[in-house]
Amino acid sequence: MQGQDGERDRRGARNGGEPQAGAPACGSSAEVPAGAPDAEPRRGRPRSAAAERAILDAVIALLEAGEPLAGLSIERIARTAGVGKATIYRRWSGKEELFVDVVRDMEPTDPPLSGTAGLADLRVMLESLRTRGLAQRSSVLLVNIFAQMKSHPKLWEEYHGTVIAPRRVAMLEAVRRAVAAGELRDDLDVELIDDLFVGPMLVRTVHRPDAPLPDDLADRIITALLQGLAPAARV
Amino acid sequence: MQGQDGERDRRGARNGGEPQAGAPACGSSAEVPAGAPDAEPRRGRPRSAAAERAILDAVIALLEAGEPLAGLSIERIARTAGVGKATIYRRWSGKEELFVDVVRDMEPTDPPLSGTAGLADLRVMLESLRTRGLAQRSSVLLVNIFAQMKSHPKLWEEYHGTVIAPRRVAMLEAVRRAVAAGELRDDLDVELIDDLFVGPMLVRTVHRPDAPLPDDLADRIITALLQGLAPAARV
Amino acid sequence: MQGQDGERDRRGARNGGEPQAGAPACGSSAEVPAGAPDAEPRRGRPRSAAAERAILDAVIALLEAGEPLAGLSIERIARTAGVGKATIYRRWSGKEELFVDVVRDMEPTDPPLSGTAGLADLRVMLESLRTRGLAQRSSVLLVNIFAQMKSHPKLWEEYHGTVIAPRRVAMLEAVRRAVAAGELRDDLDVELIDDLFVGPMLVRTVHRPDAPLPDDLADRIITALLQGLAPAARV
Amino acid sequence: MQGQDGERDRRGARNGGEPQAGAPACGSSAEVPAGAPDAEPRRGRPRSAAAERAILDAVIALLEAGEPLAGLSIERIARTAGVGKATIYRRWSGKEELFVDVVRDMEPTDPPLSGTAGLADLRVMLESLRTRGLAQRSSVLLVNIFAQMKSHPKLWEEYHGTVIAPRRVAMLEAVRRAVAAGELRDDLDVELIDDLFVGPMLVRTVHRPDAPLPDDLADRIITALLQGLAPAARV
DNA sequence: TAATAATCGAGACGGTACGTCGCGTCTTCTG
DNA sequence: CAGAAGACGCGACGTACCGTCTCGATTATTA
Repeated sequence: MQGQDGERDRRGARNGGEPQAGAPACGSSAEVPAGAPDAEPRRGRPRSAAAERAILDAVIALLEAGEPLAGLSIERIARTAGVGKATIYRRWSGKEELFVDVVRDMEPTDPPLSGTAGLADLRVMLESLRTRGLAQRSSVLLVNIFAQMKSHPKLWEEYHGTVIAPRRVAMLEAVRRAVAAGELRDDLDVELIDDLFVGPMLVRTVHRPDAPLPDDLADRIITALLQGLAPAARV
Repeated sequence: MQGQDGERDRRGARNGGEPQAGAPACGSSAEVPAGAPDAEPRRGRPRSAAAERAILDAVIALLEAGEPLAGLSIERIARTAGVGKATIYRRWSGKEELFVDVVRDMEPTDPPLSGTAGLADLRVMLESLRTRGLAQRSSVLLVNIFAQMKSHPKLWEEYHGTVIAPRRVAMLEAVRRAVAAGELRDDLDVELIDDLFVGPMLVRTVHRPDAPLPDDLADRIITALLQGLAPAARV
Repeated sequence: MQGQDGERDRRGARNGGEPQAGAPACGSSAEVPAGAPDAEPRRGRPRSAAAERAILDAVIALLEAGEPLAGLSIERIARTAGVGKATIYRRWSGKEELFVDVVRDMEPTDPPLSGTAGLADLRVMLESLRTRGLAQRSSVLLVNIFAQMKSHPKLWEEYHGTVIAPRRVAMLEAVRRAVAAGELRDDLDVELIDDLFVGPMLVRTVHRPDAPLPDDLADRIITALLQGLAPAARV
Repeated sequence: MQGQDGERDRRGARNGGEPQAGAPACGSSAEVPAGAPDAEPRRGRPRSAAAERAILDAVIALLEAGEPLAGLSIERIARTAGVGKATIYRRWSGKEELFVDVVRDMEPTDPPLSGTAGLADLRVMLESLRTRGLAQRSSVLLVNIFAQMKSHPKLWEEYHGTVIAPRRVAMLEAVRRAVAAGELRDDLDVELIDDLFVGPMLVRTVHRPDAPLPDDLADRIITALLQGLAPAARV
């Protein structure tokens, strides 16, 4: 009617006004406000970074306490965080948007750095995927939150766009480098190659949560792919 | 579960496992459980099969109308179906159980028949997966219902057990046949081989809903896998 | 949006479905359903008379406990009555409508019966007004609830129409009878006469809540009015 | 009352009664409270009279726009006035106190001057009451604000004490003068006489807002009261 | 033919949560 | 210091559903 959206943030504004003295300062990377030179001054009392952390922590705490996540209500989160509901709605437009940030908040930060050329990077990435899978399945939290996200198309798309897609781009790049370096055949669609590498790992980490993820899984996949599955004929 | 279960059905217990080929007659005729000869006669007015269909149809109609599924409430379903809420709760213990049946109700019924030996079956199955993927992404309904299912562990497990697992078993069997027939190397873990085949297809159908699913995708995957990705082969 | 008013009652329907066995049966007069011959059957579970009483009693209890009435929230009333909020909203569209019924519920039922002719009835009515005033000012409850009502125009109008206006009509009738019987001058507007009688009493009961209301007040007013205020000249 | 009262004003102590004719310049210039010469210096930026007027005007504007007054929130008033909420709370401790000042702000300032002796003054006062009644009922604003005040005991008491009571005192004085001058009987309680005069007028202006208030109403009341209602007089 | 019993649509029931609004206080920056 | 702005914890608003519980009215089977 009249409000509809009073300048809602929905993440990204966490940087808005660098942690004012007294706030617990959660992140690690220090972002210089110089990056946004001509932004409007943002009048009024600034949002409390403490409240923000309290909210995220409340969600995490509840999930770790074994809550089924579908059982998390904004009301309960607010109560647990010792925060008004409005303080949540001021930042996120709903449960799902909040959950994205919770996930972002606990992301293993970043994939390992990659070299400049070759198959080695592919192995690193595959291995990272495996590790991630192990971590994820060990945490009730992540299992649930991922499931929840997948059930919300918009949510998933956002997560996909910000987290998954970049990884895929990096992966494709590595494949191209490997092809260029003569480590892989050059008569195949790079996208197909990419899928051949990633697919098997994904099947195990995502689709069969009970499947083993042995230490040498990445190696075994790569070796098998390079050798091919055809029998003696190849010898 | 939650109180006094007044002889609840829950579907599935009704028809155990055998695929009730086609809908079991949606008219009004009362079907005698001839399969269970000496069951107690079930006195009183029998449940209306019409009501049952109306409920399932209501869910499907709502989903097809673009409802986000999370937005489906028992109340709305009942209202849409022109049915009392109790009539739903008499059959299913909750939304999720109902959804399982809805999915069951629209499953493409069965995977294509499989031959008796070899790599050919693998190709058939892969192709079936692809087709299924095409169908699924063309239907808002299936996309949603799958997402929802994944977000509900119990649901997903049931679906997995009834639908996915059997397929995987069949797949593994085919792999073993292929190995035995000398069509595939015999020095690799069959599970790994299976993942190498299924993974790439799954990546495209499930994880990248925008990815193309060309007609020859199954072939290309199989060929690439057999040949191997090492460039030497080309020399 | 879609509901807006699902057949709300707002009093009067209390009779709707005579107290079903087991309900505490609050009223006293037994109403025969034969009076409403062709009413629609009112399907579904009937409203609980017990809940209704619990709500009214909760309001009364809270008010008697010294609550400032402005401090009564639907939420609190529901909690006190052990009732869902919806159960209140199903019957009344808001706090004010509820309050009207609370007042109705505690009305001293009815003014005393009136004879058929004369000044005597006027005296009876005036005396009733005085008594009512005494009762009202002795009850924190009534003081508050009246104040609240006056602050809600629509409310007050309803109360005025159902309770006050009829009294005034009766009063006017009595005045006319008195005039016809030669007890009062016949060259004055009856409305004016009525105001001359009622006004002084009202000033004391309503406008000056601290003013004394001696036993003989009605008599003194009547006597003074009949005699006139002019001094010796009249003798 | 509710915490640490940081030198709150509450209006009325500031300008007592004198009407600050017109709005005292709504610009930005800080006006020195030259009117109160020897008050403590009040360091820092002085309160803006412009803000004060803006607030009062906002309330009046909203009321004139047909707002139900119960629907007036401090937030809305502040928004309408283009003022911070704190600026309101710095002056008044709550909605009601503000409303008192709004009423004071629009009082017809003063009752008409009264002579020194007799029944004539009574007539003047009664006539003033009538005029006031006409004005009040012509203004949605006054109707509402009065209703609201009556519903708030503390408010009403304040208004009563400052506005109503003095009038009654003056009235009683006039009655005494009339009795002393032999214009009225001397064997009656002056309070009763007062009520006999005021009551009928009050009934019409306050209790029956639809009742006519003809020009000669005061006269007719006085005449009837003096003559008395007994028919014998007529013979 | 009647009695018994489970079903049906409808809707009320005590609850929980929704997302919004207002309260009165606080915290920032600008004059 | 006072000003606008707006975030804060809190609590109530009126609505939607939850899963259960009556209602009167159907339909079957059993006596």
